[in-house]
Amino acid sequence: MSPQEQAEAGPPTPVQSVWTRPRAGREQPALSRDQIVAEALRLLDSDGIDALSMRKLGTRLGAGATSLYRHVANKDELIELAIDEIYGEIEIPRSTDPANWRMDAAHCAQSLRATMLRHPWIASVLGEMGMSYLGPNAMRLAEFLLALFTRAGLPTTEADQAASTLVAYVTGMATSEAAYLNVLARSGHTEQQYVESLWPTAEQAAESYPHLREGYAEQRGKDPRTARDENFQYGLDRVLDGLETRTTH
Amino acid sequence: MSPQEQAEAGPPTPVQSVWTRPRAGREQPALSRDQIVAEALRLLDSDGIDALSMRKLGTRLGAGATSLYRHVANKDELIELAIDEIYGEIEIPRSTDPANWRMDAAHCAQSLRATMLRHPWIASVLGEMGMSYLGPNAMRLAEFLLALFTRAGLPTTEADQAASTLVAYVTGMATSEAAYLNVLARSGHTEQQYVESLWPTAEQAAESYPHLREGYAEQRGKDPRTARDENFQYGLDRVLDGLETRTTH
DNA sequence: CGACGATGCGCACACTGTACGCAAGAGAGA
DNA sequence: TCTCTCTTGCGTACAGTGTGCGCATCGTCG
Repeated sequence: MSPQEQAEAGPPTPVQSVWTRPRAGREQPALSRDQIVAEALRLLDSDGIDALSMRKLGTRLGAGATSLYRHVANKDELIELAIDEIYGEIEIPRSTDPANWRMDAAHCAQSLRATMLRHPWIASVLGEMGMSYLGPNAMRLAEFLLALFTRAGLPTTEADQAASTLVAYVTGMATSEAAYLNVLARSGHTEQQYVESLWPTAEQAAESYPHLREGYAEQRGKDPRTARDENFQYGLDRVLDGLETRTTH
Repeated sequence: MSPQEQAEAGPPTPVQSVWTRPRAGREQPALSRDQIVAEALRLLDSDGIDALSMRKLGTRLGAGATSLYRHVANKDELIELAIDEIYGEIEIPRSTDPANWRMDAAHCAQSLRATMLRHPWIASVLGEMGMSYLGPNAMRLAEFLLALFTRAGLPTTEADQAASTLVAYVTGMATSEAAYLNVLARSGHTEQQYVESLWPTAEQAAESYPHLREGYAEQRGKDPRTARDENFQYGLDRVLDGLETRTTH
């Protein structure tokens, strides 16, 4: 402000007043990897995968976009961290009674689905992230399922296959649901409204497919949300039925 | 060419020689939606999802990037078309013998998996494309499975659930495999080499998980490709076992 | 005090999807 | 044959994207 300060700066260096010169001291809270991942998760959950850009994330943290790269190698790695963070939300029963294996597996499966549906953007990235299963939380889940099927009487190799089967079913189902929730969110309507507005298109597309038409008609009256829940439960029961034929209870 | 032509053009319009003036006649083969989708598929299959850009696709077709928008609403729609094109490759048995339902379903499931693994980029987009199941080829598959389970003795609603279950398992398994194939392709190694180079990392990550460690050790010697095939087959058999408990053969 | 490693950030580059408006062709009607 | 419309291609432009690089500044240690 004072003329003296400006005079001190002198011509050699470009004029810098107190206002243009960066303020002394670092007043932003320091960035940390955890903080970055947490904010990325908030952004992803509220606005979806397309809304996540390094610049926007930086702004939210009161930082420049490229500052994030001091804590995270690149955007893909950031997403992998976010994915594993989510895996940490999955409830893992701590029962060890082999007799309960089916209940425990079901509980775990349901929690996995619920977690994915709480963060539907995950469906958009599961197919590109090859290494996400190396994260600590993903491994925790894998270890639990492996132990569970081992206790249920399966040899190591088969326990691994059984766990893969269960996880494949749940992620397959939840991925398709999450994709649907993603476009639903973009539409801005409630699920009821959205389904209603989709009927004409769907019925026209199914015109020449008799079984599909009948299937649509059957689902017409139901609440879509509970229908999804029931469909998931049905398939889960069948998968567990199939696995049960191989266990020694 | 002739001086007269240039003279005729006159000063009002800017000077245009034969070299600057666009050549007469439209010599590029006209673009068509099918042609665009076909070329997009080639690009996707050879270089993956990240390689697909409108500019690159346009160049490949000897056209400008924005020309494509005359035939396709936007990039997402283009991808949806490509997806349904792929669904068309899935083999659908034309048997109608209810007694063969299990064989037919297995054949269809295997073909679905093989198709997805032939086009592994599909894993990256399945989670974002909510409407892909409205494409004609996707509906053809759905109709077939619905008919199959209906013939096997399930009521309409349950046949729908059974079909969803089967498809969820297959897509779940194939998505994770395809994701793996994607990073494998980016690595530039063979599957053997890649797996070998991954062992140390994986073993270190699994350090404190005894069951996982044992599972890894068990798989160590196997050929990864056939191991994947066997894992898929195992889960498929279990899912079909589960569904079989509900059919009237 | 001076040196150093860690951290934040501005700039720049190459690239993306796509809205817009112009121009040139084909086809139709006079 | 001339004109008028409709379709199609394309050049330009805009608002973004991820991220490599080098500089400025910090807290900390000697």
